[in-house]
Amino acid sequence: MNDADTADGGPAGATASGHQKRRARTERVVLDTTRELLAGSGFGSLTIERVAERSGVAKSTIYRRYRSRNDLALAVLLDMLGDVSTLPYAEDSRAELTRMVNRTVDLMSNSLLGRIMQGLVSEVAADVELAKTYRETVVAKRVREVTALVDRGVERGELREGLEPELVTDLLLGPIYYRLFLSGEPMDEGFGTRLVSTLLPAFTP
Amino acid sequence: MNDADTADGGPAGATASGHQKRRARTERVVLDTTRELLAGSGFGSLTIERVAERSGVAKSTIYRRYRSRNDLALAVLLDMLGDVSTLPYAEDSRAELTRMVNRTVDLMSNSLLGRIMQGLVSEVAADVELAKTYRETVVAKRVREVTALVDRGVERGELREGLEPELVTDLLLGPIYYRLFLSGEPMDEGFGTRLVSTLLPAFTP
Amino acid sequence: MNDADTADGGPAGATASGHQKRRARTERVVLDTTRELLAGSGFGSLTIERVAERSGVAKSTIYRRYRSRNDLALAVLLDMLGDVSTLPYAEDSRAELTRMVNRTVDLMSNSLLGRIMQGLVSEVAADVELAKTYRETVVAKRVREVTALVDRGVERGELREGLEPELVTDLLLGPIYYRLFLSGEPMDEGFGTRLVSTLLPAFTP
Amino acid sequence: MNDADTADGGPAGATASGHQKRRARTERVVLDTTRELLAGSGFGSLTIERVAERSGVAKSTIYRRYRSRNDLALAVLLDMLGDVSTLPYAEDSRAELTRMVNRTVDLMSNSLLGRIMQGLVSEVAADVELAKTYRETVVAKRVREVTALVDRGVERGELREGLEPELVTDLLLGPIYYRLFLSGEPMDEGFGTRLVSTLLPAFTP
DNA sequence: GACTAAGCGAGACGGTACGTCGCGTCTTAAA
DNA sequence: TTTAAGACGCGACGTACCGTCTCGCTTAGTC
Repeated sequence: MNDADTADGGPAGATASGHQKRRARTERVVLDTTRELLAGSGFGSLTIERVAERSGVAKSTIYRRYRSRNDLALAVLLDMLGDVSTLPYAEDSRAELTRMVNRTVDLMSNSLLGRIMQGLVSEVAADVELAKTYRETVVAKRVREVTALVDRGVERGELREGLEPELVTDLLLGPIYYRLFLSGEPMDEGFGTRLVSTLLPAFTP
Repeated sequence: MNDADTADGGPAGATASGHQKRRARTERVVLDTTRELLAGSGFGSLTIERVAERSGVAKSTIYRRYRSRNDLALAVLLDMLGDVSTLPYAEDSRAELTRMVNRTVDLMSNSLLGRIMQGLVSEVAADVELAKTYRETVVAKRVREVTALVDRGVERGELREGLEPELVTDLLLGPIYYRLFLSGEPMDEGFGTRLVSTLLPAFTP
Repeated sequence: MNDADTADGGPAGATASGHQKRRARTERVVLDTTRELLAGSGFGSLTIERVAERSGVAKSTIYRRYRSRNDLALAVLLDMLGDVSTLPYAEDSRAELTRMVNRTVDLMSNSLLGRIMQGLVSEVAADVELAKTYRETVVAKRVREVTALVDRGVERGELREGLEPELVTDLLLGPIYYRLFLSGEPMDEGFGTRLVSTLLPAFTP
Repeated sequence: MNDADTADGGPAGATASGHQKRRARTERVVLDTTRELLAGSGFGSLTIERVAERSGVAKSTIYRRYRSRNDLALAVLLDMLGDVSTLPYAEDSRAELTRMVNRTVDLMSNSLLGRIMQGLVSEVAADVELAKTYRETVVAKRVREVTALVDRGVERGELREGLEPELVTDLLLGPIYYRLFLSGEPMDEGFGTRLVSTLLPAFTP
């Protein structure tokens, strides 16, 4: 079949057969409809049946792409995260950390992403396949960002050496998700800032 | 409904009628069966139908007590946590923190509780009722423990003043749950110890 | 124990223990409540559960007397029919027949009895026990009345000899129940009168 | 619902798509199984659950077609009546009437139809929808037959003018159903013949 | 004037069937 | 080739009543 299927950005654009356009259009409609449903009544009432009905795409077509509603929801999540870039570059490490944390706090408390995460977390935690995908894309990306941030800080002499990037990520994001998932404590910008302020002594030389 | 029922501390308290004994026995059987099912094939295949079948308790009886499988799972969780006491008293704050964190790490990675949490977290995050119950029992308890721990530390001069107990709790538990739910990074005793070691400078004067 | 309990018709009437008063009171309450329910939402929603709830009589007490809701409904029916006397005496046979038919038409179309009959007819038709009771009380009574009516008519020379009372009963009542149960054609006084007028030539010498 | 479905005699009628074939096959299996169950243990133990189990057709599929067990039973009844034609043509009116009555007596006392009618009559009497269907198909058909029979009789000078077809139908069928439902008197061929003999003077000029 | 036993209320329970929802598979016909 | 349409088997849902059972309280009439 067509290997270029997923990487069709090439110059030989003529290969983009009509079938593929159709595919792409269908995919967009499905993802958008799913996003609307998630925004509307939450993850609990996300149903392949409903997505099919509202989008006009046949159920069987959806199943051809996504093996389950979790798969579909994860696709939406990744689709949304595709737009997100954390860009934490700033004058000093405290600013970078604050920016990164506040960015995440904002995403999780004010956008649809928070609700999706709440609905999806159990599936990610339990479903091995989903977990793998999530880790390879989202988690790994975050760790890379933090690694870069730490490296810059160390270079500048603002952060101490020997910090494990994974542990630092845990400390930066763990509290946010803990509030989002379990404690229910409110999250605002003040929270992010206090979090970094409290943590900083643990990271400085 | 039966206020006099539970608050029968009065002199005529011996009235623990046969109905209540039966209730209690039934409840035990249901909780135990549910626990077994959760241990066996995970939260995803927890089904009221199956609990009924295996326990010999009728479906209707189960529904009389628990409004949904989430409610039931939460009951099991609380039932299990009932046995757990964190008792973090130790010679110094570092030891207390380490003990507390390692205790939680152990619970979450080696006992059934971890799997239950993974399966339940989405429901707790999404269902208002469930969330309320969870917070009022589990979360609040943890915050109380941390508050006491911090107070002791401050008194001894080992911890700095002005620490928010909620934030400290976030920092102690957030990383653990982040690994349990999302990052999938392994957790062992070393992890807990490193976590506390890294954090400690953030808490000391 | 008291064997006379059920067969207390004996002369030693003093055995009518106070317990029986209680029984009687309970029975009245149950029958009345059942009647109300039947009048309210029809036979389909007659439920022992509801009778118990509304009457304040315990379910177990009801079951002690009536083995099923059909039994109960039949009891109500017989209780109501107890009040009914057809008294068809009149100056001539036509008048007697008309009176009897119109009386039945009225009962079936304007009182609660019609609805009860509609709801109960399937049970009477199918349940052997119920059928037996119904026939021995209601049907037999009707046949007796018709027999007397026919005898009088023959004596007066108004009706021909050789009429089978059962067949005459069929012809008088069959059309009424056929409309009540199946055809749904309206029934008013005119119907009864026309019915008798049409039938009369079949009965006269 | 599906008018085009049954009345597809049009020129493009070849469109009996595979879906419809499947539907039809399923419908047959369901109706047959239901008929067997009714024959076996009577209307009281007719259960959608059992029909599904024995027929291999899923419960949901059955519910897609029939809203209740009554609906289903009625469908069976109509299905069976579809085969029945009363064809009362004969040399004279007495013969026609006798043939019609005996035919009905036979159906009701010797075939499954009698039992089904016994079980269904309460539902037909009480459920407005069911009643409508029953009347528009079965009752109306009977009245049409009787109307034709009466017209022929009047033309031949064998029956008097002014007979209401509805009333005549009541008189012919009412007694049969009265015995079937309530009185429990036995029905044989003699019964039908006597019935007509008794009635005839009421219909002749 | 306390005692005894029938009648009763309360209600927990195991069970059956209900009617609904969504799943994931499959077949067909049109684009 | 891909899709829309949709029938289908399936499994679980949560509900409503069923009929049974056990438990103590009430309530007469008896001793």
